[in-house]
Order: sequence, then structure tokens, then C-alpha cells
Amino acid sequence: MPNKNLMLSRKQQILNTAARLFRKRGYSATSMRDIAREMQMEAASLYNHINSKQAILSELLLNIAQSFTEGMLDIKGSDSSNIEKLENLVALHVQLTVDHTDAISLIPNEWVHLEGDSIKQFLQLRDQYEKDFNELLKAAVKDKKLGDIDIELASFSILSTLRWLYSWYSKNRKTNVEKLKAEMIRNLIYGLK
Amino acid sequence: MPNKNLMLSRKQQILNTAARLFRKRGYSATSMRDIAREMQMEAASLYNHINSKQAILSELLLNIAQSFTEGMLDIKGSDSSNIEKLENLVALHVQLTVDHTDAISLIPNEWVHLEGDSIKQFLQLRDQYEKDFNELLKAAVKDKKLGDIDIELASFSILSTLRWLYSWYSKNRKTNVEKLKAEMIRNLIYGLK
DNA sequence: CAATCTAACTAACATTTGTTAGTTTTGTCA
DNA sequence: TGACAAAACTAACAAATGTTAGTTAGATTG
Repeated sequence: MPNKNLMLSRKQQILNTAARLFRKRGYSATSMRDIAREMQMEAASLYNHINSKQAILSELLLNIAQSFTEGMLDIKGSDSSNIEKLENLVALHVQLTVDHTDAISLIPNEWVHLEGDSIKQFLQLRDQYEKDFNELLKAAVKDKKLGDIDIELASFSILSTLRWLYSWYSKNRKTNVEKLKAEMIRNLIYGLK
Repeated sequence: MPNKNLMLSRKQQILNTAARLFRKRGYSATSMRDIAREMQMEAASLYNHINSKQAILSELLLNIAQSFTEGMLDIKGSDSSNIEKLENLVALHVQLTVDHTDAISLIPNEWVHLEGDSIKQFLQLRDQYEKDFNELLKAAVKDKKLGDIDIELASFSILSTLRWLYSWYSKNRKTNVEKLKAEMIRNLIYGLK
């Protein structure tokens, strides 16, 4: 049997390399030849592993968006309190940022280069996530666990910081992950009290 | 005398159009022909007013960075208290965001496409600004006007939100600007108390 | 009117782009 | 060892890119 794992692993290498370059220069300014050079191969050879440049971006973004959605579903469905759920969400962001720094960096801007169904799916996942996040914030306020804040503005503020966390993390890689989670929770959630 | 103002104004129209398109699709994915089409002219005609695509980006980014730097110098040099200076800085961000929404949207990402001296100048302005901002935060903590926060993390968190404010503002243009300033100050500065 | 200048135009250029087709190398298993 | 599949290669393509050169229309000034 042909070694299918090796093939997938090669594909994953390409995805990782592409994520790194997309992050550095953006999707449009990164050519297939750039990716190939980094992989020490010819551009045409990439097509033995992936279908198109667009498919690379789409796979990167939909995978990471899926991870957020799954994390949200887990946390929402757990029997923690609302404020604990918020804490867990912040921790989720930190963990995914640490594990997938490059791919996550594409979320704020590069999704605009998705096409067709991919962009629809991505935006649907993103919007649902933000809606769920707002609901939890609202619930925590109702529980009197948070002050009487402007939900929309607080949500925007928290998610802005979490979206940019990848750049903070890149400059402070030594930071202990659990400590970072705790600090972000204190800053973003309990800063609101 | 030839009407030099008309020429400048035409150039400014191009800069504004470019800013809008760069924001929408990014610098690299926006072609000179895209800008020209939006201006209802041919791509070659753009060169009667600007020197290069790169010069457009550089002018947009350095202008807006200059505005931040000037605002910072004004505020630093004023005789307000440190905490008032921080408030004024938040207000400055809101004001510039409202006045130059498109150009400001380029700050987080598109600066990577600057070249040569432009990128050096831009990064120098940005780094100095962040340094000044941190200093003010530190001073306010020393004044006991803020809790004993992690300066680096708080600074990162505030600036992340302010950097993304343009996207919030685009979706809430009806918001009264003075009210928005007050809300952001309350949320970002006094959320830290 | 003649001269001048702005700002548009057309045509073309050398590069770079994503991608395809067809071929060769490489490694694995019967 | 020979067969087969995975994964690399070379060559080429049509389209799009930023930019230059040279020209022309239209307004303004002497």
C-alpha cells in the first residue's frame, strides 16, 4: 500500500509553509513559486499535493475557524458557570494561538481573499462565534458576575485583543502558556468588573 | 498660473480611492488598473499625479503615522495629568479613526509592503509611539491612578482595540463621536482601575 | 489668436503569475 | 528484480502586472 501518511505529511508541510509566508507578506503577495522555493521544490510540484493556491488558503482558514467553533460548542455545552465559560474561551484563544500562530494570524485580514463557498462558510462560522460570545457576555452580566457594561463594545474590545494575541505571542514566546492564559483572563474578563 | 490646487486635489482623490481599495483587498491585490477604473481613467494617466504604486502606499501610511506622532507630541507636551493624557490619547485615536478610516485601516497589516526608507521611517514612528504610550501608562500607575497592572499587557490590549476601532466604526457610523470617545475611555482606561 | 500646461489618452514593454501537460526520478513492496 | 505509485522535474501557456513613451484634447494665459 502506498504510504498515504507520508503524502498527507508533505501536504501539511506545504500548508505550514504557506501559512508562514501568507502571514509575512499576505496571500496575494505570496506566489506559488515563493512557497515552492521555501519547500526546495518547483512550483509545479506543489500541485501533486494541493489543488490550487486558493485551496491552501481555504484549508488553512476553514480548519482554524472550525477549531474555534468546536471549542465554542464544547464550552457552551459544558456545565460550567457563564463566567467560567468566558474564562475557558479566553484560554481557548490562547491555546489555539500558541498551537497555530501562523494560521491564526490570517483570520483578521486574509479571509477577504477566499472565494465562492469558502468565504461564505468562513463568515458564517465567524459570525456565529461572535454571536455566541456576545450571548455568554450578556449571561454573565445577568448573573451579576460582570459590571453593567456595553456588551457590544466589551465584546469588540476583548475579541480585538484576542485576535492580535498572535503578534504578542510571537514576540514573547518564552511566556509560560498557562500563565499567559491566567493573565489574559484577569486582564480581559476581570478588568471588566 | 496653472491651478496647482486642482492638481493636488486630483492627487488627493487618487490617494483616497487607493486607500479605500487597499483596505478592501489589500495593497498587493489592488492593481493600478483597479484604482484607475474607480477613478474612471486609464492606469497610465495615474502617473500624471503620482510617481508609483509604492509611493501611494508610502504617502498614505507616513501621513497617518505622522498624525499620530504629532498628536502624541501635543499631548505629551501639555500640562494635563498623566491619566488625562491617556484619555486624550484614546480620544485622538477615535478622532483620527473617524477622519481617516480607510488610511488607518492600513496600519495593522499593509505597512509590510513598504520598501526602502519608507518602511524604516514608518516603523520608527510606530515604535516611538508605542514607547511613549507605555511610558504614560507607567506614569499613571505610579500616580496611583491605575491599578498595579502589567504595563506591557495592558498597553498591548488597549492598542489592539484601538487599532481595530476602524472596523467597529465602519459598522456603527451613526455613533456620536464624542460619545464614542467617552465610551472608549471608560472601557479602555477605567476598565483598568 | 498663439503659446503653454494639465491631464487625459493609446500602445507597448518586460516580468510575474497560477496552472497544465507530459516526463523522469525515487522509493516500496510482491 | 520488476512493477507500481508517489512525487519530483522541465517546458510552456495565457493573463495580469507596474510602468514608460509618445500623443492629444481642453482649458488658461500672454
